[in-house]
Amino acid sequence: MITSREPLTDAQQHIYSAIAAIPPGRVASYGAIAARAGLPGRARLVGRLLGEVPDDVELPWFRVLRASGHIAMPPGSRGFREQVRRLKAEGVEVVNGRVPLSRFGLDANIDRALWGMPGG
DNA sequence: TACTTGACCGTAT
DNA sequence: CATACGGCCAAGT
Repeated sequence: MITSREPLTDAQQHIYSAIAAIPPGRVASYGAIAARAGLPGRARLVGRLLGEVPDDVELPWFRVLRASGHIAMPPGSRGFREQVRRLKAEGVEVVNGRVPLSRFGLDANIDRALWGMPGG
């Protein structure tokens, strides 16, 4: 369990803020988070940082997925199961470790998800 | 210093 | 759907 903390760089603080800003019931990709943090093209930095977030730091890390909608961690791993559990807990649909970004992505139209309208 | 890794991404085939 | 490729770059060897 990670408990130690190093001073956060500006980039890290921006990334944390971008992740914290994802509304419950929504998800965002690593790339999208990087862009929103003012670091376009640096998705890997987001992933690397999330892998080092201390367990005692409150952050909706589970709302961050790959651009494909897939959960980034190895299927079946502890983190994977935890992520699925938390996402479902707030109403996000997860099928085979994947979330339909067309309905739950930051820019998705929630009404379509609630009403199940065709075209999505 | 040089090389490898990795919770990634977009495009091409 | 899968594989390949170049881009990204902080950390670890």
